Amino acid sequence: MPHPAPSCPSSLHTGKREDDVMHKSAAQEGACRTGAWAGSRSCPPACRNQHSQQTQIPQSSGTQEFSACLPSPRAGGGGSWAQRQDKGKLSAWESHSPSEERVTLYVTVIKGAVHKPEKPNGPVCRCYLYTGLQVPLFPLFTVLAAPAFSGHRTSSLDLLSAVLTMMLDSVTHSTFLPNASFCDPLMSWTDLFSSEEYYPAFEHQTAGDPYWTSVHPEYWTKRHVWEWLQFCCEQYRLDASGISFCHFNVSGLQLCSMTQEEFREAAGVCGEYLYFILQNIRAQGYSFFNDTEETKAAIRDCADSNCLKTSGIKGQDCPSHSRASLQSSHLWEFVRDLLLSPEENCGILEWEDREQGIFRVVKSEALAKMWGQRKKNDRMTYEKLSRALRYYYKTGILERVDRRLVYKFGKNAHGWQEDKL
DNA sequence: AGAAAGTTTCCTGCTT
DNA sequence: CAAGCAGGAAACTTTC
Repeated sequence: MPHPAPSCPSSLHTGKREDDVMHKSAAQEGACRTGAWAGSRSCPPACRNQHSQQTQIPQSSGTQEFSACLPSPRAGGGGSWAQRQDKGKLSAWESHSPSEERVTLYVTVIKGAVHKPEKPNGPVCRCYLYTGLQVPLFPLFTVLAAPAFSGHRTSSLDLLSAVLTMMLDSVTHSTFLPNASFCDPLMSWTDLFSSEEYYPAFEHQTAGDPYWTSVHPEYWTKRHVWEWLQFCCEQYRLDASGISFCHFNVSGLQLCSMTQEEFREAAGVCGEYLYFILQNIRAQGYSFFNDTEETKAAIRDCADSNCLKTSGIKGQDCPSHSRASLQSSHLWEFVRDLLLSPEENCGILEWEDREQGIFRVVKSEALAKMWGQRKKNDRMTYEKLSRALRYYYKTGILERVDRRLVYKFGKNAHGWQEDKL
């Protein structure tokens, strides 16, 4: 890809750019505040109640093996873990079985659900996972914490860790066969965490079972609908927290008969896009996806025409809304989100004065390493990172604190105040 | 294609 | 002396 000739960022030093930054930040802030985080509930009350009654999470799930960060190296059987941050909101974990037959699980944590428990006694962990190449798509499941389980957990991420522990133990103990083209690995999980009524077992995919893109939407199975939904969420970075997946537990024929209003009911603002995408597939076939840029533009137009300024798609212009998943694209947001996420922080940063927004870098090298991982830059150092932080003084994102390793959020930083989260 | 924004890299000088 | 801070300069990457 051709690259523009390097230009001297002279505006950095002129003051003009600072104004621009401030104005843009303010505009973005407004958009973010009303955005994707509002209302993470995605299952209807009846659905949640059912899970509330049925979900039984054993206490002996070994959650202590996880520290604040889920994929910390794990001692004992089951192999080692490595965390990856994939595109968008995807978080991925890899598990290496003792026999070195690699099993890869991709776990998508639906934003919002993990961000904040909706009720003190009932943090909702909604996630769906799909496994690499070896096993078919795993149906989305919903876990509502059992009261006894929620009592001693500090966050729903911990709950998720516990759930994943059991799931992945299931995998590493050969609940399914590595290298099999299909299998039936998930009954134990579904038995534990989901109900047949809401998450019926999919027909197992066989070698002859076509992928959803090779079938007209009207002939999609439920599996195809899920695959399509998953594809849309990832491809267009839809904020899945607003999608009621229960409503999409339908066949292709049923899906195609859903009205735009029903899509909106089922998926909020994302429903508009999903409806738009589906109608385009029905009209144009899968060539609709051929030109990604055109498709994106079309979807943007759809967004504009529907005045959906705070939707999930728009969210990609607003990285700060993805606080819980620490996907912030800007350094200061990354730092802020780290401060606000004890699960991820690992003592790297700590507040000196929470109300004033003063914080201290405790482990400078670890912070640089973490930032480097985020930016896929293994040469990142604290020296370079701190230079970037110092640029924020100009824009009012940070203010100087005349102490080593201590910074303070400035008037143009948002989202760090406790009462404004 | 080109501009803007946001770093990243390198540097010198200074402070703790 | 090492680590960190401050900030100039230029290069680089991504996004629009």
